[in-house]
Amino acid sequence: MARARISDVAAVAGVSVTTVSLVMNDVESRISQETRQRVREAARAVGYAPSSVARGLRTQRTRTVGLISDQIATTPFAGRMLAGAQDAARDAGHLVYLLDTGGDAAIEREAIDALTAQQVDAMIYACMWHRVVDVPQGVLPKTVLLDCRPVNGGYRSVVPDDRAGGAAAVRELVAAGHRRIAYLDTDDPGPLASRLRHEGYLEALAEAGITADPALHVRGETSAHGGRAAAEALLDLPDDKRPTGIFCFNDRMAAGVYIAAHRRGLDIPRDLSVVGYDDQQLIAAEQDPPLTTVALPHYAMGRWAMEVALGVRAEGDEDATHLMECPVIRRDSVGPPPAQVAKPNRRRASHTERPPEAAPDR
Amino acid sequence: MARARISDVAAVAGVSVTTVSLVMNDVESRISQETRQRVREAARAVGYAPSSVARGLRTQRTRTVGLISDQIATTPFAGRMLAGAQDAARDAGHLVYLLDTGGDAAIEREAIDALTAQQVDAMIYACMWHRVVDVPQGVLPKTVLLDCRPVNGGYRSVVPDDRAGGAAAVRELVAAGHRRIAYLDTDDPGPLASRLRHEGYLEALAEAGITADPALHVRGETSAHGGRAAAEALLDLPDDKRPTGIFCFNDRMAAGVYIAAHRRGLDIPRDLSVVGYDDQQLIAAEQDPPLTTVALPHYAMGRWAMEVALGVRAEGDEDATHLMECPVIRRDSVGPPPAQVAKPNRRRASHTERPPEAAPDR
DNA sequence: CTGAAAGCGCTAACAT
DNA sequence: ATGTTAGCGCTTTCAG
Repeated sequence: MARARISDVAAVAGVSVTTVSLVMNDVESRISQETRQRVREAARAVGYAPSSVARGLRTQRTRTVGLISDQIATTPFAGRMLAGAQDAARDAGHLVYLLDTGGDAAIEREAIDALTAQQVDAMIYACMWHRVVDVPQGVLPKTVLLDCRPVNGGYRSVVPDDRAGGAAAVRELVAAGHRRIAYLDTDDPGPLASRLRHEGYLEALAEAGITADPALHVRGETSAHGGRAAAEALLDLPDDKRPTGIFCFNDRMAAGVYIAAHRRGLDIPRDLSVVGYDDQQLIAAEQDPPLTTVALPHYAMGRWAMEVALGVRAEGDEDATHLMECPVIRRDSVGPPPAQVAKPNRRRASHTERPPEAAPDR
Repeated sequence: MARARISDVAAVAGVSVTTVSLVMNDVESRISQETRQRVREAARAVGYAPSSVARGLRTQRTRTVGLISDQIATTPFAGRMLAGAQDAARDAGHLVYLLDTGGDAAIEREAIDALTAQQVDAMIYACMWHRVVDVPQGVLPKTVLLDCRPVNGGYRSVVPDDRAGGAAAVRELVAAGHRRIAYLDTDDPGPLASRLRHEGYLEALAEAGITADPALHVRGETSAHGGRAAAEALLDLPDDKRPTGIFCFNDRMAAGVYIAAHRRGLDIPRDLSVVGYDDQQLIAAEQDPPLTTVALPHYAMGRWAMEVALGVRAEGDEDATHLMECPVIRRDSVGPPPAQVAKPNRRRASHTERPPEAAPDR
């Protein structure tokens, strides 16, 4: 059975197609209650659903949005962002095309062309990490950027407020009484997040009247392994220099700090406090003890981007970056600093070699 | 400037719209090389791109696919699956609509209606965990299921071969010489994976001539915490009963086994071998030592589903479930069993209480 | 080898 | 309060 058309409904209801169109689109004007009813029933009877394609051709508005992203595959954050965008689109009666380019410029071009051909009403250009991008030619002029900012302005964008997030993280430590606080940073200069969180770190230190010790700003590979290595170095510092609290660039690196601490018999948070960033469920919540961290507002950013792209949310400035707050998630990895710094084993830590005999249970 | 139409190109090239259409669509027939050239140039000159909407209305084929999923947000697997589907769609010149329902039936209905109105050429119904679903009314008859199977047949579907995967995992342990192998299962009976992996476990044991010990099939909450608790119980078994290898339902639980083992001073893989499942990058690869696990072929499944949905891959049977192989990823958590079972500390393990003083570095 | 014209299903200006 | 009708931009017969 072929799809019912508007004329079928009109015939069954004994009215014109105009009338059907009017009632299907809930146009306020005219049309008596009784007619409306009749049309509704006829539509149901023949199983009518308006064709978005025909409507799109006629109105030149398709009620679709294109979401172009560099990587959905490799990051656990993608989902929350998509979900936020998704939900906002649904609320506004729009459908979203998802286009993943893998960062490939040629594919990006193709994607933009396809979306243009499809006459999407809006576009969102999303990155999976907060960074600066050169927005490709051909995107709709009102495109909004998600989790990235345009290198030369010209677009509205939404990104996490990494500076404030970094400051908030460090304030957790300060509030618990810590004075020697390290920033275990990534060694990858790409993401803006690294620099911004560092600024936040310095800001929170300054407002607490603590002089930042450059020796406490260390870098490592962005992984548990890298975090562990950097933490070892920090824990090898002389007692009076050693940090009592460590703010980590992300949760993965914080997991490395846990490993380093536990291998030395240091208890978290009794002997060492740690704060992460990202609130990666699989990591932060599953640590022992659960990790206090700063959450990236991916869902909210996705929603925001979609709402302004669709004009649901009026955002005055055509060329402004919206900073989204990163809430701190308090769990159990922060406590007061030890009265006297716990004495770690002075032996050079070895990351690979393993002592010949098993240690007794703690 | 308004969008260029086919008639604009025709005017510039001095030909009819028919001719333009023919060359734009690479229709083999007629049209001299010279005319083609002229049309191409005209198209470029006016910046012409065919309207997919108009074409869709005319041809009744939109070159779009709807991908309905229960949850993209909460699982780190979603990305790979979407990427696979995505790539296959692009290869076939299709665009994909992503619709996340959050498992809500009303939203699911809406989604299906919207896709129907949009006249998508195909639909994929995806789950984020291998399970049995009751496919909702209204989906296209040739819809393909991704990572789930239909409760009453009637649809093609693709799921991971969890049985073979479970067997492969256990064979890793058997091949290393283990005889007392535990299966640390989830306590959630929902996913088919639990049952299937258990069957695989039993199968691998049987083929190695090992009698399965029911005491070695334990369950726990599906998390690192649950894995740790279950592992404690296993490690508390008397020496001659204790497993030397543990196959875990997933990587998260395996991470819990690591914690339990390390807290007792047990070295992996020297004192205990462990195999996970899922190959979650953030977990498996970052363990110390890196975890040997079984990968879920999400990308391949996504691709497969899209290819059969689009008819690119001819899959004879209209009503068959395709089993996708789960490759084992060898890392460093499996070794030969200890010559003599390492003696763990006999004291009852406590999961929350913490001894008053830090233990010395191992 | 090329063109004219019908029509996909809908909305909206204009009649009545 | 309701109906007629002209397109939206394209593909595709059917005629030359």
